[in-house]
Formats: sequence, C-alpha cells, structure tokens
Amino acid sequence: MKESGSSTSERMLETAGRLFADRAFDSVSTREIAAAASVNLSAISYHFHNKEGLYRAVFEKIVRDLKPVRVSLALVLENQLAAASEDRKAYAETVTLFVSRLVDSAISPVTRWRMRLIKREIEMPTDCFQIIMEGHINVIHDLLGILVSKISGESPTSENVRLEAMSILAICLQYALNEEMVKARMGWTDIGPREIERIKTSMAEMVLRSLNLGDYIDRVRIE
Amino acid sequence: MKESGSSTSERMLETAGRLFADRAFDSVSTREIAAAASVNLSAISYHFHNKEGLYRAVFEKIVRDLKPVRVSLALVLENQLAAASEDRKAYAETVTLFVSRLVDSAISPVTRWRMRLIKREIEMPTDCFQIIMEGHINVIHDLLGILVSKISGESPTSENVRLEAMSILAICLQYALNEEMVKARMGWTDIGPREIERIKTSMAEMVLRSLNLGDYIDRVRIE
DNA sequence: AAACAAAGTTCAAACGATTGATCTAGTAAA
DNA sequence: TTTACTAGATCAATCGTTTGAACTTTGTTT
Repeated sequence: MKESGSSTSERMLETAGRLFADRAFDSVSTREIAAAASVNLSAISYHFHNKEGLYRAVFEKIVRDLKPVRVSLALVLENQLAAASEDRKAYAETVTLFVSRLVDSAISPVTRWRMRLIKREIEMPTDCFQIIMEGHINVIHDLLGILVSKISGESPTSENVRLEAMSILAICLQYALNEEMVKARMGWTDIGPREIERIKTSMAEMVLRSLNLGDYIDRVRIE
Repeated sequence: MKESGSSTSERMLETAGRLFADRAFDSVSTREIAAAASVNLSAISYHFHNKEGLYRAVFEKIVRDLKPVRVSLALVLENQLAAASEDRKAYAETVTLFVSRLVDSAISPVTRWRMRLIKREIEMPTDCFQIIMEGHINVIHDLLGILVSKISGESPTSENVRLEAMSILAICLQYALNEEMVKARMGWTDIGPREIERIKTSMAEMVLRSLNLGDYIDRVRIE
C-alpha cells in the first residue's frame, strides 16, 4: 500500500520515524520498518547504509521539517523586540503567543511524533543528540532565554534566565510526551482540540504568572 | 563480585533496575543482567518467571522504595493544613519545601535511576504503567492538587487545578530526566550539590510566582 | 525511433550472531 | 529432604546485514 507521490526513501523516513517514536531503537526491527513502509529489507542498507544510518537520517529530516516552527517562534520574538520595552502588556501578549505556538508544535498531530522522538533523544541520548540539539533545541532555548531576559532585566546568558527558559520549555513540551499520564490524571479519553485549547490556556497563564505578568492574563475561559 | 548482605533476588532487582533505567527493555539482555548482578542466567526464570516478570518486580520494588518520598511530601502538606488558611507566607514556605523535596526525589543520586525508569514508563507505557501510576504518581499529583487548590481557592478536582499540578510535577521532575540537555545548555559538566541547589531555588521561585506567591520569595542566592 | 549498455533500484534468500527461555545436573545451606 | 541457587548446554526465534540476481530507468549510440 504505497503512498503515491512519495519516494521510497521518504516513505522509509516517515514510517521509521513514527515507529521509532512509539518504541525504542532496538525494539523496532528492520523487517518491521521495511514491511510498514512497503519496502524491501535491503532498501535500508541501500539508502542509509544501516539501521543507525536510517535513524540518523530521520533526525536530520526532523530538523528540516521543524524549520517552520523555529521561524514562527523567532518571528513572534522579533515583533516583540520592535515594541516599546516598557510595555508589559505587549510582553504578555508575546509570551502568550510564544507559548501557544510552542505547545502546538509539541502536541499537534502533525508534529507530535517528531517531538516524542526528540524528547527521547534528550532523555536517553545517542549519537543523534547533537543533531537535534544543534538543529532545533538550542534555537528555541535561546529564543526563550531572550524573551525571559527582556522581562526580568537579567542577562540572557545568566544561569537564572537559562534555567527559567529551560523550565518553560519543559512544561510546554511535556504534554506531547506524557500523553498517557495526562489522559489518566485528567480523565480525558482523548486529547482533541478542546483539550489542547485548555492546555494552551493553562500553560500560558502559568508562564505569565511565573514571569510576574499575571496581571495581564485575559480570562477567555468559559465556566 | 557479590555485595554482601543482599540476597540474590534483591541484587537482581537493583542491577536490572539501573540497566533498564539507562537503556530500553529490549536493549538490555537477560545475559547482561545476570552477568552484572553476578547471578546465573537461570535465576531470572527461577525468581521472576521471565524477563517481563523481572521488569514488573523492579517497578513494584520502586513503589515500595519510594514510600518515604510520598510520606515526606504528605507530611509537608499536613503541616500546612494545620496553619491558618489566610497565612500566605506559610503557604509559600510549604510550597518551597514541597518543591524542594520533590526535586530532591527526582535528582538525588539515590533515587534518580528510579525516577528515570518511572518517567520512561509514563512516556512509553507498558504493563507497568498502572503499577507506577497507582503506586506513586497518583499520590503526588493529588497532594499537589490539594496544595494548589488551597491557594487558588478552586476545587482540587477542577480541570484547572489538576493541569497546574501536573505542570508543577513536570518541571520538578524534568531535571532527573533531561540531564544531558541541562548539562549541555547550562554549560555544566556535572550536576553536583551546587547545581542541585540552584535548580531547587529556581524551581521554587518559579512555582511560587506561578501560584501568585511571588512576594514571599526570600532570595538566598549569593551573587 | 530502435537498440543497447550502464546505472540505479528492488527483490527473495540466506548469513552468522544474539536473543529469551528451557533443560539437566550438581552444589551448599537450613 | 527442601530450598536456593550455579554451571553449562541447548532450543527455536529473531536480529542486522549481505549477497547476487532481476528489474527499471536513463543516457548514448545506431
């Protein structure tokens, strides 16, 4: 059941990525990947030398695929920097938008398996750790650092700012990864558009308060 | 090289636990476990029926081992509930202590591998997901929910409170898991006592602010 | 257009190594 | 005698990888 319009190697990268996102490297066999991608077993060695090469290629493709996310976040920040530096309301809006986009990138069905794979690499690093850090995480963490530093007045390179930026990153990405726990503890059977909206609202409010911008929370919640 | 004073099965649980915390289930072979624990291969089937049984036993032991953590956190909360309900400073101190203990349980060398294993089960659930949720996570999440609800005034069962509690849980536990990222982004070569103290301080401040208790942060940092 | 060779790609089959599990036989302590 | 193991061999299954043949596409020559 080959998808039309996608080459063999592209199909392999997509299929292997999804499988690697669900289970560990060693738990996914080359035969399973080949079968799922409707590809011959030898195609792996032909296109990517071996299984590790395929795994690495998956991450290189993820970095390319997520470029729009990085650009989108960078643009949010750029708009902010153009605004008046003492306008705290503008900061609050920027933070809200930044968090919303970040959560989206983690939880949206389009990018979720990619983020799961990234988080796995961060928690149990292999050779691909460096690829994903240099290609994606560093950028986002730096952007968050700039955002936090503008509000707190501290240097973007200070330990404090970097720690806070990392924590914000962590809570925004957690929902893509702790899906089962979220469902279990929230009593949700599925994480659909409604739940995503709830998560984004809660995240944004929490981050705003943690940045002493709690006064600018506009409560759009209907209760 | 058998440790004295520990039975065969206890030694197997400890050794297997550490190995499973470092690598995925399928990536750790029964032979490697046996060798690392200085135990015969047959001991696995003898004591735990099979590899999965050993894995399950590891989690059951973790739940037992972490009981002091649950008790400690529950006691922190109990002391708070005895205080006056309008005393926000007391709340702030309770939150600070709670966060400190929670981070400790995640990052301390004694419990770190256990928390890594727990987090893995949450992100990639197997049959042991239920064991660890019912035995440990549910308790902590409920305690956090009570704490948050007392401050915000909302019901402990409200979606809002539960989401906030989950986020606090996530940021407190992240450092045990994203160790490599933390080191890479903070420029730390190791996460020692100094770094742990920095993390705890930053976490506590952030959580306090996110709960609108930012005024009660006592800055003990030396800069 | 047709013929053809080279390159690119896919195929079924097989390789040796390792896996989890099982088995029998034997040891040591309670 | 029972319990708690160890030692070592063996099992079928599965693993990642390789092989060589077959098929497709492409570019060049008739």
